[in-house]
Amino acid sequence: MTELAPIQLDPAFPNVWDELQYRGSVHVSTDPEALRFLLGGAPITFYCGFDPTAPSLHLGNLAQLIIMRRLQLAGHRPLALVGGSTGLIGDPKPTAERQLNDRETVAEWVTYLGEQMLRFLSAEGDNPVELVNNLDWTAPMSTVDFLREIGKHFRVGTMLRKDAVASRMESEEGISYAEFSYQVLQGLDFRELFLRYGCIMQLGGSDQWGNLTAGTELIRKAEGVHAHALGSPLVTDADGKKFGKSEGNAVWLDPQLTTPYAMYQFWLNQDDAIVVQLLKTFTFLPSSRIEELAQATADAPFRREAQKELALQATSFIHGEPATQQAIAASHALFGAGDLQALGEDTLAAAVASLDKQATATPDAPVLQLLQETGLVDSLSDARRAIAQGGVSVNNQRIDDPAATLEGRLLHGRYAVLRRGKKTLAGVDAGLDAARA
RNA sequence: GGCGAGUUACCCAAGCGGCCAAAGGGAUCUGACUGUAAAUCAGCUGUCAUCGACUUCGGGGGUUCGAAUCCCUCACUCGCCA
Repeated sequence: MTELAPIQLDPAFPNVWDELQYRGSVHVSTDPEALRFLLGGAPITFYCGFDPTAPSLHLGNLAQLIIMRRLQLAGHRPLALVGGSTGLIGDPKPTAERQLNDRETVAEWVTYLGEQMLRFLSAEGDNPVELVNNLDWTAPMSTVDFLREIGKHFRVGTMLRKDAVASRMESEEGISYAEFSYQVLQGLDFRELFLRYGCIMQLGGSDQWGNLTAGTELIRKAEGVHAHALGSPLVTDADGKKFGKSEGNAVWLDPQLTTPYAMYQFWLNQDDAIVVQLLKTFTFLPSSRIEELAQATADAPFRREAQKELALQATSFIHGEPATQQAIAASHALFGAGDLQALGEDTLAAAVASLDKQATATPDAPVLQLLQETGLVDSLSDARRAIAQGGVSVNNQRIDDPAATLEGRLLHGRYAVLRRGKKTLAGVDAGLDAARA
């Protein structure tokens, strides 16, 4: 039950298209019947791109990467594109104009994203992944060439009707010419990859639909070929809010930014209402196993079997099994019976170290201050509020005195687990060697 | 280029000389109830702090005993006209 699922397709589906349907990975597509035929046949080349808007990909991107991997497992050849040029312009968000990042930063992120993508796709066999960067063909192109060869194929009326543009036109903020042109750039990419690699399909989130079809239309007009696009549903949490990356609480694929422990906890805490969908989207578990887990959730929701399985499978896919096992061990230790006293020093030290909020301290450091240093609260005022509300504990003992210190509360003479609320934890090491601060 | 409207805390949005650290809603966070779930109910949500003090309402400058509120100016956004 807690075995790692092999990275493979579900044999229950002879055609990968049907598996994608089962997993709810197709929201819109250019032509379902043609795609089913295409994907069930000889290997094709397809691509999916990510813009460097951050130093790491996040869970929303992972959904695409997993679809790419499934297609690759079916024998098709993936091109992993990083948006070295499009990242300099910015895909229009429905709400607001993007802030431009400087070129050096974007270039740096391009390398990070590239490395990251390669970790999730296979470089082996007849259809190894290939990494491409759209800056390579965009940078040398002159403005006149761009307008004549590409711009001439685009109708402004059509461009204005794309959702991303239309919603911005209606908003107070409007839209800059740069972001308005984004769809043209993405269309250009698809055509370029078609010409260079014979790439005939592009994947993306359904919010990218306008950009995806910009490419298929350009290829049709300029090359007379019908290329395809597949828009996958945006993964949302139970409230319908975007999953993986929103303000503040992004879950990153880079373990430096989101520790495996935090990642594991993230999956473990998913609602019953969406856990089955998440299993379909983010794991390689066969449908038979997913149906079992769906039943388990219905029958005995309090056991949270589906969440546990999801957390294990997804975290392992991202960070590998050893890191995941450590995260599980830490979770058991920190959320176990609550008796941290009983833990051996090694186990405790590892659990404390795995938390993504950390601080070192002297053995008599005030709790108030540690709350802030660990990032558990934003300010001392916030820390006072949290304590006043009864939401702070040290080693599972509630703190109600704002002036409390670590004195007499350390485990094994040097560790403390700070908890805010039920599940926000930070580790404190007050060991002598670490206490210089 | 001309005219008009606008820029308030995480988001939406009131306020239009003192009673404004700034209504209301959403969202986050905390507590209760639970299953490290959801829903529900309650509380909190500028900073520092013992009363209390201090910094906020696009930027800068001014008027006034006193400004988010009035004036000038700059920036940005939207609309209409050229």
